[in-house]
Amino acid sequence: MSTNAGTVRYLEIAEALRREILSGELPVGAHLPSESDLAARWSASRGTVRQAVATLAAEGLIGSRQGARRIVLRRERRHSFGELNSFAQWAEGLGHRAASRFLSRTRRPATAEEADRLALAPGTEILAVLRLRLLDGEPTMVERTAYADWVAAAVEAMPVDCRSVMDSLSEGSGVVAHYGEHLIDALPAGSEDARLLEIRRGSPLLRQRHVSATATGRPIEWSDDRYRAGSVTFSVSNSSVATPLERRVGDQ
Amino acid sequence: MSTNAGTVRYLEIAEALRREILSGELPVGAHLPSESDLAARWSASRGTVRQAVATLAAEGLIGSRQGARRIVLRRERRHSFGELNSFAQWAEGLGHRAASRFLSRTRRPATAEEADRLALAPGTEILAVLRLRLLDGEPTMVERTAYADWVAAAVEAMPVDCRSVMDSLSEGSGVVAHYGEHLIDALPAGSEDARLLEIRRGSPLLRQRHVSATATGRPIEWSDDRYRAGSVTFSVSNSSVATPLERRVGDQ
DNA sequence: GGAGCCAACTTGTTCAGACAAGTGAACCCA
DNA sequence: TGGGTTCACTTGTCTGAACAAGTTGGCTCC
Repeated sequence: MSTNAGTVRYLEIAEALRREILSGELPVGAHLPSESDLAARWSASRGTVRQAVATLAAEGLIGSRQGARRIVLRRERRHSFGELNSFAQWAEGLGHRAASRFLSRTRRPATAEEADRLALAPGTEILAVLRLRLLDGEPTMVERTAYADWVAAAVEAMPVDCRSVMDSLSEGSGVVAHYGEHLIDALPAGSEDARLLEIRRGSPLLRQRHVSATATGRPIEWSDDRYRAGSVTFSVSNSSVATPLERRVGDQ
Repeated sequence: MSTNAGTVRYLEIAEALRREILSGELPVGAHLPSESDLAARWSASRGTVRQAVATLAAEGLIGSRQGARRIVLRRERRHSFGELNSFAQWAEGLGHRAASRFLSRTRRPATAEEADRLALAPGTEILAVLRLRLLDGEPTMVERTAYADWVAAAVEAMPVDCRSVMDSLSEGSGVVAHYGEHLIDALPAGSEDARLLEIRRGSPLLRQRHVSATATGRPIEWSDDRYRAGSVTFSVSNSSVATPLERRVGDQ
């Protein structure tokens, strides 16, 4: 996105407005200039301006109703897709030190759920990885990931203290994640969780299960990440026109 | 949305495509017809078709890359904003029985955080509500909500077993929620939580704190909802062009 | 002063056309 | 057979125009 912000007109306009909101020049509750104002100011068509404000609306920064001027809703930047999918990238963007270790990497046939999530034939051999993540030296998250067969070799070849598997996959094999789906719930720590995170068995954990897929929709990994309670919070904003979040009945 | 699906062209097209995906007629991984195909088939302009597919992309149902045909990513409906904001509406949409009781309703000055979240002057009197929610007769969620002063009277007047505060507010006072922000984390059950949910103290809870606001961005309520572990899962999908989910460092 | 109406303004929807940029498959050539 | 090139196709970006629909503030009238 930032690479195009200088050449693509609507991203340029969106970035300028975003800066005004983040800087406080357009405070929360303020009205944005009208579309025709912006169109004149940037000498762009109204369609291009609408695309710019639609971008900000999708980020949850502004809201709109037919007939009334757009208003500023929040004043917080949203993290990028890469930062959500990469623990290391996210932590470093916030100025924290991130470290991690592969505790085990073994090949085994996929379970029924893994095969389903990874869109593989039942019993296909996947790479199962157990990994401990540290934030500023503190054990923060236990990650259990199943990598699809076609990336298994690349992941096996990575060093034990590899900072970001997704970054390495992207650089080494050109495999880039474009889509993700996340399931978030809470559960008590099992004995392995407790030992690794240095907490008592049964302590609350925040679990984020997610599948990452390429631009063609091919699943890359299916992961079960368990965070120590209090270490992270997930945040999502929605509106009557865009509801990215969904609540489901228990699904263990 | 469904009210306009018959009259607004792009929603009509989006709804038809959504049905084809949900029914499996367009299976996961399949290519959508090209924009010009769809435009011809519906005798609409390409712009209108693009708005239709943008709707589905925002729902996470389809993905797209420049130059290549769009592909089907998932086959699940996304729930509406109302269903996310209203526990009762959500449960009933899934065929579950929802019940609830006000355990207490008291007026008191807002705490610093409540005043901030509700955009009120510090110390403004709010209505603090404690509520227990049952799903199919099982105690499932404890809700602690602070209602802004300007809706307090309406909420106080509601019956003790009111099914949905937001629905009643909408019908009685014309106050409708348009925007929401949600913070999701895990924490151990306190003694009050444990007693109400009939679990042991320290058991894992999934917490969803959220603020709801009107179409003009005016906050209505700030709520702390605690779900028994295993009873619900939150789900969110994202892509490199749209990232509604954000991860934050601990924030108790 | 208060209720209701109206007109200017603003966002929502739709159209038709144009060019840029990326994809994928057929094709050719070594 | 393998590798590169070309080309039709598809999505991305942008324009200018028109009308529909909802909001807001000011005005009139009582």
